[in-house]
Parts: sequence; C-alpha cells; structure tokens
Amino acid sequence: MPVEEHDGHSLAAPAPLARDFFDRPAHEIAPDLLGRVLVHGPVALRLTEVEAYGVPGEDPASHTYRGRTPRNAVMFGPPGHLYVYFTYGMHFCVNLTCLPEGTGSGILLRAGEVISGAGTAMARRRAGSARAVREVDLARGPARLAVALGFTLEHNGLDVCVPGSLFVTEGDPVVAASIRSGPRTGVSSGKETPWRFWIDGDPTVSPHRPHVPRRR
DNA sequence: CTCCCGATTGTCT
DNA sequence: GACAATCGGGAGA
Repeated sequence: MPVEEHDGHSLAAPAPLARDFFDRPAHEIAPDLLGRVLVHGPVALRLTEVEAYGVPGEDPASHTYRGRTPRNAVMFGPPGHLYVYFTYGMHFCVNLTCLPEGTGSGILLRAGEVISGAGTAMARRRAGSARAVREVDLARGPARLAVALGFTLEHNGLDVCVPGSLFVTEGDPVVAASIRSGPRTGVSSGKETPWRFWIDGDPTVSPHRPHVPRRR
C-alpha cells in the first residue's frame, strides 16, 4: 500500500521478499535471513538469530522428521508461510516454511531486535507480569519473539510473501564475516548439526542452552 | 487409552 | 544454577 507523502509523491512500502527466496534448503536460507525484517502490523523485527530445520527423515530434531501430521502440515505446504506451534503447554514459536510444497522444512525465528512498534511489543510482553522488560529482551528467545510480534496459532499458515500487514522484507543483509553458527538450542537429537545462526555480538541474541532431559 | 517429553521461560535460591 | 508451570503431540499397548 503506497503511502502519500506531503508533496504528493508516493512512498512505497517495503516490498516483501519474493517467494523464491524461501525455495531453498533451510540451512542456506537461515544465515541469509539475518538482518532481514519481519513486519506484523505495527511491530517490525530485525532478525538476529535463527535455526534451520531440515527435511523429513534426515533431521531428527525437526517436527517433520516422522512425516506429515495435522500439527506440522504447514511445513509441508508452499514456502514463505508461517508455521506456528504451541509448546511446553504455554508458549508459541514461529517458523518460516521453505522448499517446495510437499517438503517439510523451515527456519525457526529465535530472536530479533524490535525496530518499530516497541511500545506495542512492550505492552504485550509485560501483560500479566510485574517485572520490567528491557528493550533488548523484547524478542530475545523464540517464545518471547512470538509474544512481541503478537503471533499465536491463529497465524499458522499465513503467507509472508504478499504485501499487507504481514511480510518479510529485505532489511540489511548481514555480511558473512559477522555471522556465527553452532549447534541448535534445546534439541535432544541432531546435536551435532550447526544449524543455529546468529549475528556476532548482537545483544538481542538469546543465550544458548544445551538440551537438558526433564527431571522426574 | 497411558506415558513421556518437548525447537521455553520466569522466578527463586 | 535449579525448577515449576502446563498441555498437546506422538508412540506404543
């Protein structure tokens, strides 16, 4: 939607990334997503940390490892859509689907820097909690990110490659020299695969926690 | 049906 | 650093 400037020229809204951006393997897209901007209504987020999850049968850490189910069906759909899931009985996490229809793969959005709509994000994050939230913590962690951007299961399956209130745009791609990678966070299988990618030194990147088995 | 555990986080010691 | 909260997915009987 063009926005009218005072002189009558139209100022184009940022264009969504094309769908073929997402028509690649997750581990290839993931580092390329760093510095890109996810917009949802008033809140815009510069991505600083993501994790790639691979195709069925090849990545035991992926929700799609054992094939298609009602929960993970969106991952098997076309690329460039939100896959939102509910976990630990209380949290939502957000992925972007990739690879063509029929292939279950995606990228988990783990953290980012809120660059617009911080007031909205802060209100969402503080709801139901007495403690203050630092700006850098607004979307520092996948479930916090979902809250800050206002994502719930209602948003599962939405397209992020069309203009409107939800899309991913170019942002400022991060040069390879400032990208780090390592094992994914909190996964019990596929521990060796270094498919977590983050911007080196960025304060909005979440602390890495290795997987710990639940106590009895 | 039962059982186990999770792509987490906030709070307390 | 430890642990509770809280419930649904998926495996297996």
